[in-house]
Amino acid sequence: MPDSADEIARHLARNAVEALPAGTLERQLGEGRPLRVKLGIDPTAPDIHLGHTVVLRKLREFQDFGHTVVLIIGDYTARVGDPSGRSAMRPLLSGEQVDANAATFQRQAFSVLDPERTEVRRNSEWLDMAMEDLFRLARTSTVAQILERDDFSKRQQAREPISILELLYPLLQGYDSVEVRSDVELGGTDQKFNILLARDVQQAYGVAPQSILTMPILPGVDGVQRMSKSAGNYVGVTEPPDEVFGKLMRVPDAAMAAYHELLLDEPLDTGRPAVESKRAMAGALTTQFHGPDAAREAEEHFDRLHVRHEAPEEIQELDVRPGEGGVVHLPGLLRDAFGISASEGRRLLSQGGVRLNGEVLGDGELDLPAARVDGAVLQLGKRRFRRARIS
RNA sequence: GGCGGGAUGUCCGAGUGGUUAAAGGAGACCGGCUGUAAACCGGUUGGCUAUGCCUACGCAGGUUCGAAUCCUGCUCCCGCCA
Repeated sequence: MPDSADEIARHLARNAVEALPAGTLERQLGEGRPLRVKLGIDPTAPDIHLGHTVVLRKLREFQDFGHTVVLIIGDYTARVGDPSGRSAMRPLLSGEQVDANAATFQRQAFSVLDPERTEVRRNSEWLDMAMEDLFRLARTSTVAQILERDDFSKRQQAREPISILELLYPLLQGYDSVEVRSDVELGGTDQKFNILLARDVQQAYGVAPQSILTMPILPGVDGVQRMSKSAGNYVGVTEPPDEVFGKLMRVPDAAMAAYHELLLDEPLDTGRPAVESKRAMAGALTTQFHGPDAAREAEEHFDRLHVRHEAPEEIQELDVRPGEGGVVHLPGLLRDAFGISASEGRRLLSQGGVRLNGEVLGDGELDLPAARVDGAVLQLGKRRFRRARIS
């Protein structure tokens, strides 16, 4: 392990996009005291996904060098909604929802962080402030300064609405840094503006300004957009092993390098066949969150379903009630089995997307005798299965 | 406060009285090819036991044989002026 401040700084800044202001982190490390490293997360969605873990893993490295992580659960700011990278206003969340999310979030963050060296704070502790205090905070920056931010100026140009509440958001986040006396703040590159602005806010309150470290944004499993719950391209850390493994196998090759560097801390071996690297990566990450046994089973499950194209070991059962004359109406069956509409079921039937015991069903026969359906495996597309049981 | 522009399906976006369940694109889904990758090709994409019926173009009314399209009121958004 490196020991000089410079070496440690270089180690910690590995994979980071920027460490600002230049040389500051080195100087701070040189002081030899445990640094307070801040990360703020708004619990707008309940689950932590791999995208979050990029920054969490970096925090963990700080911890391993003896520094303290201050994890701020933005239970108060979540009600404002960070407009970063957004082209529209976020919907407001209810207090209860935020609370529930915050609890899960915190628990999940410890799948990466060391609880012994983590201080968890909620920003409702200090942001629920008097109007007078808000005035003081609001004076620390100007409209022009805030509008500098990329997404604000874009929205401004596109004539899209920006609420004053949103304008206030960066200041609130900055005030968190004042309260927790952060020495360093981490965030994705999309957070650069907010984190930098926090320095100004800290100085306005007579607190030493933090240094900042921005991390690359992990692409989602679509390989295009950033990983996020709303884009539906995420892998949650609490998802079942089969899901984790399966989703990771779907990551496009182009995103593999990013996944290797940011999640496994190793460069992608370009000489190795892509499938092999992908399998290894899916296995390693599944192991990280579920252990080696679960990872092995997940891989086995994957092979069974997708390489050998067999039905899974366990298939969820579905109670079927036959209609008049003991026939089962297929569109209705598909609706009950897979949560699609009956009309959609008809379309899929006509496209050959539905199988019964491995046999493709045509759209010629929409009704089947109950006896033929009982105990049979109904398959939709390549990976959705149900076993029918006549009740 | 005054004037003007706008709101269309998951999203973007065409459509200004009649084959318009609504062009086109994106996304998603099914199929083909494959490595459940990408790219590519074909198809589908409101609901409904369905040669038909119902619901849909911000909301509520109205005109008309017929309205996403015309009229009135309302809500929300954007811009300009003050």
